[in-house]
Amino acid sequence: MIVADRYDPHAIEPKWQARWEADKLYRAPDDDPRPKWYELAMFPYPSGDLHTGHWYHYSGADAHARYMRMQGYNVLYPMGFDAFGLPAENAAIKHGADPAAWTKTNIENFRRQFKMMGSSFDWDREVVTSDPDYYKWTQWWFLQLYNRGLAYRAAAAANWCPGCQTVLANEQVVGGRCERSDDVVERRFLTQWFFRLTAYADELLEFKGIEWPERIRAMQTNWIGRSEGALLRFPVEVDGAVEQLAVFTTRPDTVYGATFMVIAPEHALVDRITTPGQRDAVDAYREAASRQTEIERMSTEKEKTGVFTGGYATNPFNGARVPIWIADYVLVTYGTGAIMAVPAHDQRDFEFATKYALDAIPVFTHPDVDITRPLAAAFSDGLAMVNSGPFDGTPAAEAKARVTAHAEANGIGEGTVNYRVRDWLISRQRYWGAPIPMIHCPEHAIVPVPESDLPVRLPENVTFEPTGQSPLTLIDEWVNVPCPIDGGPARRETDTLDTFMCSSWYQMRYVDPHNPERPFSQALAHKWLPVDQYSGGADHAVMHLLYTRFFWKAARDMGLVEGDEPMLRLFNQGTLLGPDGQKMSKSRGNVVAPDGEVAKHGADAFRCQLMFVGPWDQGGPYNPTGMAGIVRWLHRAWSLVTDHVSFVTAPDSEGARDLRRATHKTIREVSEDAEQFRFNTLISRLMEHSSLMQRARDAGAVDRGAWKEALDATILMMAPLAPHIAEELWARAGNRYSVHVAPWPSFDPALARDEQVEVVLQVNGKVRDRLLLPAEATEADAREAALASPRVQEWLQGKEIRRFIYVPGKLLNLVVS
RNA sequence: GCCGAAGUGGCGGAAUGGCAGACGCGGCGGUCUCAAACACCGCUGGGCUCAAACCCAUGUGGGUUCGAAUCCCACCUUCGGCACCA
Repeated sequence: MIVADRYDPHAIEPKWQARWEADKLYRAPDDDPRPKWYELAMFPYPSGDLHTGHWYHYSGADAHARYMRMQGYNVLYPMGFDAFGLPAENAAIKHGADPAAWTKTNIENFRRQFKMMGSSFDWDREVVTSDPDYYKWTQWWFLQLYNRGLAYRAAAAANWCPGCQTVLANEQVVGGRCERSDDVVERRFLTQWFFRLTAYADELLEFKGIEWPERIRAMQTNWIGRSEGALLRFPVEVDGAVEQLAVFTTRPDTVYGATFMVIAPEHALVDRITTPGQRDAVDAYREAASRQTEIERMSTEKEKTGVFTGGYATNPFNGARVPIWIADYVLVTYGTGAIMAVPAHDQRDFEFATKYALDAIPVFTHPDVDITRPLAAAFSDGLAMVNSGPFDGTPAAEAKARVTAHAEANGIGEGTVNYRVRDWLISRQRYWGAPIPMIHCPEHAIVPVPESDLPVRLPENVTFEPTGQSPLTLIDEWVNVPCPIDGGPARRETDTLDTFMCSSWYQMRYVDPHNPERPFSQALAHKWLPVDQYSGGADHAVMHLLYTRFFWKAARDMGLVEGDEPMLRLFNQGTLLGPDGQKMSKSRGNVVAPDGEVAKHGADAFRCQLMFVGPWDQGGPYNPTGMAGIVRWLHRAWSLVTDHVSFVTAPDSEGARDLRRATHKTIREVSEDAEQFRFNTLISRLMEHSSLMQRARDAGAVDRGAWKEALDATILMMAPLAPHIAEELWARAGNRYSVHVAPWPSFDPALARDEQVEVVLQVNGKVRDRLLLPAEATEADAREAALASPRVQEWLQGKEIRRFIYVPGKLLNLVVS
């Protein structure tokens, strides 16, 4: 132990990585009596290198997994690769690479870098979503959802990304642009495959029994956008017959104020109600609307425009004749694509009515509004109904219910709930994804591929020319198959599945990753699921994190998993910024390369420095010069083990008691920090304790027992964040391999308690003096000591003490006149 | 506009009703050294031209409280999300 060699991360890190791998130290056995803990970090898309953001995420997740392992849990902490997706295919288009080979190379690189960072994954459970053994089951899931009516094919307005040459789900459109390529998305009417996400919309709002950040829950809740209202039917005369124009409204109580109707330019009724005189204007408006991008059309700054169709509807409540307009502020994709416009009580309708000189009829009274005069703006709240026939005088609080009840009683409409969220569009016109296991037969329409024929393998030797159609359509020998029902000529579905489907169930596959018979066994699912702790970026709030909840609920209803939610606790790490406080990007030149930092200081130092930046959920700027402090600390910890210490045996000495108190306090605080992912303060407490130990050592002989306790505790508490140096020091301190399966140190509250406490003396809330009192001192003792303090006495001159406020062991406030 | 998070030294941050600025970086001074450092020690919010004492200070303005960075109200700023959703 006297070997005073210096801390050299490059000597010890590869050594222990090899040892851990050879020993399968981090394997999670299925047959283990300890309580289970499923720690999951979102798996990466394997592109290029593990970047600093990956390190930031996985350093924290790994530290928590290690902490739980030391707490005595049988920790399942797996890793895999979300390997289907566009970058591989784009590399194929650009450089002629084979997507499978390109992906394989990247995965190997990622795996190497994961090992270099000293992560504690159970690699025996690795899954790769582009592997046929995995996507066989992704296809299987599709068939199960199809069989349960949760997958269907339909024509709808879809988001088309011209850059990616495929449709996208709504969740993948951010501000009118493609989430991946940033191209402006176009709207196309296409027949596509969907998952019936809306079937679970209400349950997805519940978040039953899970601890997820408020931010994510709010984003999902807003995205789902539940609104209660009513569906009302307005009769319309079309070609001599009466049809119903259905509108969704959250304000059925304003129906008497409906002075016109607005339907989306794409609404199916437009052609049939347009009168010959309005035909040219309507056609021109529709043409113009169709040419707009989603971004242009979504702009709220834009002045509202529209055209009268010449058609009229009848208000079913009062028989009023109501003109029907088309306008692009009404979206064909929401509600029924048609609204009743109530200018008096809806600002958008008010603006439209003002522009086109349409009437506004107030149907509520309002204390601040004179409704007998023309309105300056719409007002949404009111006191009681007015201008509403038999409903006049109805208080606002009862208005909606009464109007809705009337509609239902008369067959005019009914109360309903509408959602902003739409079904999940899952088909993609791309190659590098799991083929949708369906066959189109001229005789039998759509026929599922029999489960025994799975997987439907991706063909090789494909030409990757972006045509707007899946490259699979060009491969005749793949496309042409016999119909599973009658063996007649049929064609495969050529679209592939959205890669978010692969990641919707991967946490299930980890529990039984090599099962050739089923996606996973019930027994193992029951043992390991759900995930106890999940971590990943908040950018997946309404994509992956919503989809996997939907998927789980469907799986639950199939009897495959138990419980209502897939991940009990979620933690979102923040975004690590460049040293300049800006988002890291090549163009800004502020990218921190992990390999460089590791080459300079080692993986342990880099991990610690990343976690020392600030609270993990907050992210923040990376400080490369701050690395010096971490490196200094690691050297100090090293020297505590390797430098000479003079020992005595004096367990009752003040020095021994002080050291033990510091050790036990540190254990208490570090444990709390580890539970709550507060790695920055965890490190600062360990730094403080290392410095204290060093001072104790340099001050003279220390008690052998107290020193050994302090040293072992320090090494154990370093292990989650700095696994290599901890393992090395653990061995050098004469302990048994491995520190990473050693029990986390426990603290003794009696030993952590202070013998003396410093009590702050305040006069009228201002600090005037401090006292050192025995920990067991009473309030009376504190008062007596305070009154004896000369400093306090000065401030009491000529004053009368009115009150004493005493916070035991902390503070005494004297309130004076 | 709506929803969410946040504003504290030169910098990252700590303290969530009780000593504001832990820990670290940077800076200043010193020790060791031929010289240095990833070594060690000390100082480091502002004012009062040393110090002590005192005063001021946690985005701004009010309030609650014996006591507020922390709770409440109003406002300003920044970041993230949604955005004509009827």
